[in-house]
Amino acid sequence: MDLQPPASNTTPRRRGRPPKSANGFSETREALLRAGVEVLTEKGFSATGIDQILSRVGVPKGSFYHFFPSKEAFGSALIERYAGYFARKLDRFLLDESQPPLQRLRNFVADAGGGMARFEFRRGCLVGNLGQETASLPDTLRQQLAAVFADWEERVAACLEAARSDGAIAADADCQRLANCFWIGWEGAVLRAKLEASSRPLEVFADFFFTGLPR
Amino acid sequence: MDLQPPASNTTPRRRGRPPKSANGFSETREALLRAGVEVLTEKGFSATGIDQILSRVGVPKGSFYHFFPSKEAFGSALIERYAGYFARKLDRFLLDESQPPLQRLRNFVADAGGGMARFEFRRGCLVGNLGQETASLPDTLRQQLAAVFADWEERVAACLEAARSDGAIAADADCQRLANCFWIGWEGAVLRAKLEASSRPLEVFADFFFTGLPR
DNA sequence: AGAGAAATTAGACCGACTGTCTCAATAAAT
DNA sequence: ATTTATTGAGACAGTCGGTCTAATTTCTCT
Repeated sequence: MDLQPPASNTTPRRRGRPPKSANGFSETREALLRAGVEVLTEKGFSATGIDQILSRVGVPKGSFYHFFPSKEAFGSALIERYAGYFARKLDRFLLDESQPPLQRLRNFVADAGGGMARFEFRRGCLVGNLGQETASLPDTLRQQLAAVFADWEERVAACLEAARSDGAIAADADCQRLANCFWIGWEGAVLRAKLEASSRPLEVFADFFFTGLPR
Repeated sequence: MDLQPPASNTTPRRRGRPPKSANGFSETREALLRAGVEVLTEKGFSATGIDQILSRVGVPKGSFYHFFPSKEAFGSALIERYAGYFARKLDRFLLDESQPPLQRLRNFVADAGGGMARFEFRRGCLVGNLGQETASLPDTLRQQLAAVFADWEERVAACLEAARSDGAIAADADCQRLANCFWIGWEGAVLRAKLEASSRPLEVFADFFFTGLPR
């Protein structure tokens, strides 16, 4: 059903203790994380088996459990990595001083739509995916996910505050709350975009959000 | 981890061909569907094993595969049942002529929040849950889910049109699109409500939706 | 240079569980 | 008496997350 190129063995992988080189960095560990994010953004946590990721990068189980004590810990590392990657991307847009604040957020939205299209709407948001699985997930992951949302919300709120300072939105606008609304709806939009294999839900929601902003 | 009352054997279950009675209706089949909806609204499709449902209602595997040819078919039946149940609930609110149209929608929102609280925010929306799993789901289910959303959207759109006729929202409002927005955001809100174990996201989004409606 | 110690790979292996299927036992309907 | 519907138990092959140990390589310490 879901074939993957089984092992893009760039370096055919050598056993034994590796040369120390750039420290704190493991080629294998990195490959596992990269593949993990890819697969989990598609299928979520419980629908993904460790073996799937292993065979995708051509890494044996021993290596996996050398780097990660459990699937849960792996998931946690994935969330952390994804959150970091995403926060940087967010900042790239939201702190872009060459654009007015609201336009920055619009640019992010447009970019996200393009990103989903690039993977034919099979990949969604890792945090949203795992968030949906709350009930069958260890509680530590749940808290971690909530924290990530709080962080993203902060960044959007800051951007909205900049818009407020510019007079682009009403002076009495509750930016924190609006940022909350944005992410609530956005995750719903990503879900629908996957389901319909279209970026329309993203656009529809974004339009609604921007026109709904208090003036 | 997740203990369930293992077999609430009201009728201790008899083998052999059952008496015909009210036709097209099987006690066992019904129990499986009921339990299926309960569990899948919590954990989704792939995180749920058939055995979980079986032991919950005290039904052997043979019976399951007598009534449903596969897990996929079972899932499909669950969606159908849930969609029907939900459509009736929706109508109960949205066609309530004793209330002005927008208030009907508000009432639905309030009821949904109460419903989620009743199960400590562990259960979400079956359609949303499975929608998230798109990538690891058979395509027939995906289409079925999309159809369900289309149906719900229709019902909300009709309600919004009634509001438009009453002059509660702008005469040039695109009700279909607004209904689309509602469900996009609503599913996101349900997701967040589960994650934060709070009905706040539901309220926050609903407020935003109603104040964002064109006048 | 040599002797450990440490890090990583390799994959067999475990028990539990997955979805599916078979088949006999039973009971009602015909 | 035969057919039909359902139950009950369990076999089946496969997968799951996870453990274990041996093999291999490089590190560090003397």
